[in-house]
Amino acid sequence: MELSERKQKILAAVVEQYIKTGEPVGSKVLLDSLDMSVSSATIRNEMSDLVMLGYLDQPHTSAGRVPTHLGYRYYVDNLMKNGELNEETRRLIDAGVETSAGDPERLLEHAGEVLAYLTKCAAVMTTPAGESARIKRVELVPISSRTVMIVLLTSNGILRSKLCRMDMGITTSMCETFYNIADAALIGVPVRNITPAYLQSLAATLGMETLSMFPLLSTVADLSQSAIQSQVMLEGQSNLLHHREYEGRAYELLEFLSREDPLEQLIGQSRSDFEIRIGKENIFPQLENSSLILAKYSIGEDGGGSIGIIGPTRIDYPRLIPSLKYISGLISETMQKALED
Amino acid sequence: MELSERKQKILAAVVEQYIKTGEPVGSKVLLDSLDMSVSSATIRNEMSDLVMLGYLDQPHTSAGRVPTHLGYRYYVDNLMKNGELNEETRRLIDAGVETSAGDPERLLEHAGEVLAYLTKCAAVMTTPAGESARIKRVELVPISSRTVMIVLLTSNGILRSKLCRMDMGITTSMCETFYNIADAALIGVPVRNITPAYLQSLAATLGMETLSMFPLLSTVADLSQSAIQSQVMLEGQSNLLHHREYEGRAYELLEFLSREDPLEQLIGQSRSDFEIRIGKENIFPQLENSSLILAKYSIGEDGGGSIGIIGPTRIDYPRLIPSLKYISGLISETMQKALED
DNA sequence: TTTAGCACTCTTATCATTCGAGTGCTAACT
DNA sequence: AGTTAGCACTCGAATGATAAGAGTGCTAAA
Repeated sequence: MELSERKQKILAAVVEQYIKTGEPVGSKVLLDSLDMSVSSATIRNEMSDLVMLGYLDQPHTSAGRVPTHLGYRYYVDNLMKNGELNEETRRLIDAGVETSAGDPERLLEHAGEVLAYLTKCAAVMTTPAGESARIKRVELVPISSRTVMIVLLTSNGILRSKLCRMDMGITTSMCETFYNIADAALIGVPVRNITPAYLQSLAATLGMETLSMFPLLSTVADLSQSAIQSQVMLEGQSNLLHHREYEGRAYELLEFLSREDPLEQLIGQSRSDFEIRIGKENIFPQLENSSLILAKYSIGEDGGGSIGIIGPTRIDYPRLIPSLKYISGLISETMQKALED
Repeated sequence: MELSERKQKILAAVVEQYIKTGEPVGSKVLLDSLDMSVSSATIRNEMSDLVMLGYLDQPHTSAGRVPTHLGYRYYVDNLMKNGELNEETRRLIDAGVETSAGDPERLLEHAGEVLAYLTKCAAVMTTPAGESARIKRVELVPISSRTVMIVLLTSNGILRSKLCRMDMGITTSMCETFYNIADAALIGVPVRNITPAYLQSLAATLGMETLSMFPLLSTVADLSQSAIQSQVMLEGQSNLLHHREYEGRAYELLEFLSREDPLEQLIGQSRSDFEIRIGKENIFPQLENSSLILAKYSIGEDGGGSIGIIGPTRIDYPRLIPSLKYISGLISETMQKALED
């Protein structure tokens, strides 16, 4: 849909004004902020058209105009000029991220905190996905006579552990057997291949002696399972309460955000490196008044995850997008540096 | 402060009625729920006394009465009869906790979820404190030519890991040296003893060869540090938004809860096994309209942590306390079972 | 000491009124 | 054909008056 230059100018002005004030914007206010040499009546006509086209909405007949999600979309795609990342912000981000290079999860957590602080929105992060990760190491740690802790480490640095309780006492020979099996049939195997079916076939090959191994092996499968699933983290939920648009309606959103499954789904849908989903563009009805901005960070060829912000549709896109892009880039860089060499 | 039996009866009735409805309770309503053979005027007189004594408050001259934090306190200490844990609730708790016996953190998380669901409040949990824990195992896992992951396991089952980046390449001899040091001077040492000072003295004893070990050792110190600190977890924050008393005021509380440090402090203060802090009894002003109910769970002699709920002062104490006690008992039991033998 | 009765207080809901921001339309103008 | 001034109109927000209702405190009698 092509818009005349003047309509574009007006639409941009409405969006920007509304982002700034949160009040429906009328033709008079626009006159000031636009320094065009036209009258308010002309602007009214143009705005009326924009309403027809679906880019603007008016809460009631005698109110100013408010952008629809289509309006925001047009603005974001065609009109918006991304702001510069100011020096102070950059420093803040650097400081937040650099402190915790050693631990991916902590790194993400800190990045989320900074992001939430900067944007006054909620930040979501996913831990690096282990899609193509392989098992790097499996350790057995005796805890008591009948309990061992199994520790699993994957090639992309994910560490998972779980207790496993055995029916009989744990012997060194059992451990040896287990390590043998592990060396032969677990180490180096892609995590996603470690399925119950795989274990079945393993048991068949190895015969009787694996019987006592079964609890251990199935624990390994559990761990593999949980290593694949990238966890979702959330920071700064309470920031959302500051925004007028959620007044009284905050519960639905916060409740939605507090459940991991839908959140995972939400973020998992994304395929591109950078994505903005505005209001009703989101599939989940709980987000129909919110915008999601997602950026991917990457580690090496295959690995990576996402970091993003969730806030009202009336969010300061031009200011926040550069921050998010910078932060995701920095995460990629930092994680890469830690892992590769 | 001794109260006449009738005053006690009235106080109890006011508290219970207010818990049920959230409306200031007047003398008439009390008449019904009290089936005493007195008139409303008598009750009014008594209530007037209770206001003088500080147990009740009235929002304005012609409103009913509302319990003060002293009123709740008197009720909780002297008047309340704990309810029975109903069968369905017990089953729900059992189901929530049993599913994840293998992993202490996950166990707590699930317990918190169930608790939040049952109480419609926020649930807080701390991971088992490692006060007297010892280092059980230290592992070096090469990640790349210059990066190793160090994994620390303590006697109470806490697992921590961190990447450590070295200036020079990692050799097998370095690893051997490290393991030797670890065996000699780390394994079995109480975690809280692993301080920078301890490492200094270690370096002095071992001489030059430890120089290259220093990054590794100080990472071990970091990990020990973080193993000591029991983490605080939070579930069901969004539940709080349901309560009228937080309407419009929710931000302060949620913001407070989202910060780990004060939360840790809050829970750390507790010394007894079971504790109730009502409204202004809390030190933090953000909690002056909230109640905290905390129960300790224990593992063995020394270890343990807390689980509790945070909600409005107008909380259904008699119903929720049994649930909390049951859940904390179950956590103790389950964790114990997993670790000991 | 208790109680009935009653005047009084304060909140809440409702409704009419007003005010003002902003619109849409029309007719005139360039 | 597009633009503009002018004006009637709409709708929400604010204001204020009024009424209803809940609950109290006090007084005088039982």
